[in-house]
Amino acid sequence: MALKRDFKNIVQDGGKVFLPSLSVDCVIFGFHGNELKVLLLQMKHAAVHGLPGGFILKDEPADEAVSRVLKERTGLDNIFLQQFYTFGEPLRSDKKMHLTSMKKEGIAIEKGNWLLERFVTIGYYALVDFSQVLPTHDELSITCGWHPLRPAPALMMDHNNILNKALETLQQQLSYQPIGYNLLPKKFTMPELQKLYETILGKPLDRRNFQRRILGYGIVKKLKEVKVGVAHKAPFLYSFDVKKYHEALRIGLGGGW
Amino acid sequence: MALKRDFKNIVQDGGKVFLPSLSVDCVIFGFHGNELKVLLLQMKHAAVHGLPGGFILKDEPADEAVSRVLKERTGLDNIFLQQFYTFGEPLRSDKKMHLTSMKKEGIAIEKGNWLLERFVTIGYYALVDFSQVLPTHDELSITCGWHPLRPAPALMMDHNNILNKALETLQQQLSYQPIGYNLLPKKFTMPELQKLYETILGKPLDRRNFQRRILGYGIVKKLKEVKVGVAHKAPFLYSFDVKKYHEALRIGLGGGW
DNA sequence: TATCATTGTGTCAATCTACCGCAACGATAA
DNA sequence: TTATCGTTGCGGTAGATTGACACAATGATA
Repeated sequence: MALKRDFKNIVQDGGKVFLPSLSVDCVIFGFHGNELKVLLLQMKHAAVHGLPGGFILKDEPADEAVSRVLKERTGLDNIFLQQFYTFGEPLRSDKKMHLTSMKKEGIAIEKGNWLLERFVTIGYYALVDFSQVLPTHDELSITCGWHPLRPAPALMMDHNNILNKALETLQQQLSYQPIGYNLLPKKFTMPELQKLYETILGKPLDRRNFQRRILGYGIVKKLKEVKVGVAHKAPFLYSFDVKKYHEALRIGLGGGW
Repeated sequence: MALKRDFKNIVQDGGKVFLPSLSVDCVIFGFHGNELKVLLLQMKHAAVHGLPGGFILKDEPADEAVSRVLKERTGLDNIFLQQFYTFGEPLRSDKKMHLTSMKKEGIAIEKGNWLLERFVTIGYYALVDFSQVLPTHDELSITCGWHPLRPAPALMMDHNNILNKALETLQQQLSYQPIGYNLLPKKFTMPELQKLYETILGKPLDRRNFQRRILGYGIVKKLKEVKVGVAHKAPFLYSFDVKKYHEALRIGLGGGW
């Protein structure tokens, strides 16, 4: 029971190694079966799910703390990460829930324990290649897996709120930033890219105009191959022009003024 | 010396009333003389300026902490506030600076004092009506006043970084959100609104196209008055259609997909 | 009364968007 | 083997939007 021992340490000594009153939570988006999915933990002691999250080591950058959590839950390094909001409501965390969990875990937790304080959480979203992820649950959960976004399952505390805000941010960023490099495999088809956009936005787009616009941005290159082993007409494969993609990330797609 | 006594209390007992390791910093934008300005404190013990900031009470929403700080520095309530980023680098705060300040203030500060810990800061920007602000400095500064953005003065710690990020966010938001209601007086002219946009973006816009676009959004109403006492042709006055303005804040200006 | 800076307004061409059509293709069914 | 069918590649048009531009009206100042 290494997990349990680890966790006991966190409960009892976390106050010494982590920044107090601060946590990070992560909305991990993946794309599969023409659907946008989110990686969730099935909690052990309540019939709810939760976002992967964790704490920040005393001398660790917040971004790195998130990378650490992400590595633990997905097995991946170098994930595309975007901080989107910090949730600072006093009543957002649920002390009672923690108390109950600890009790059921058989871990002593005293009044004044650092975990019973109010927590402000920094929200990040991550975009990952679905097929590369190896979901791994943590000490307080029994499974880790992909879930649909519409409708999203019931989440603990204010996690539904966090999830919604993440999605909203993602949708807005779609207007002035390229997206897809982190969600799709190296080679992809135009219909796949379109489906991704459609799923994030939750509405259909015109095939031809979509292609015109995307190609106009110059962030994807048409390859000389077509997708094989597919029913119907074989679509061409594309890949991102990494240089132009990153330039577009920097200066935007020119939608504004 | 009420200020000093207050501050001594904060140094010595702040750890009991504030959330540890967390602060808020605020970039307050105002518009005056066809320029975008930012409200800065001139620090007492170093030849630098600083952003107004503060700490979060143990049971206070983060947003409210910012409102409190804003009220103290500007005298204003109900300011437009937007959280834009949380800065979580371990080395962003400067312990030595605090030590020096306290020493020069003649306030005892021991090793292990809560102010010497690492701080993560939540960045907000505020848009205010320049003419309504009564700048008021705090215990660690000697003046509070408006400063130009280009170039911005040298700021302490990572405050230049925070300021830049705020401006960048503001520029992006301009593309898909209405702006101006909080920066301009109730009645304003079209050229004034345009100058505001131009200043934020840092580039000139076409007069006629600007007007067409703004009117197209339907967020401003033309009044039946013209500005009086001005040289040259008197421009019409406009005011925001508050209802449509807020609707546009909610659903955006429709620039995207 | 003339001058001048600034504002209000209209127009045209280029571009973009919504919408539609059809041939090519390849797996599947007959 | 051939016909069918769903999907893709490619193209085009009418209408709306955007960008570039010119000129008359106004009112303080010279």
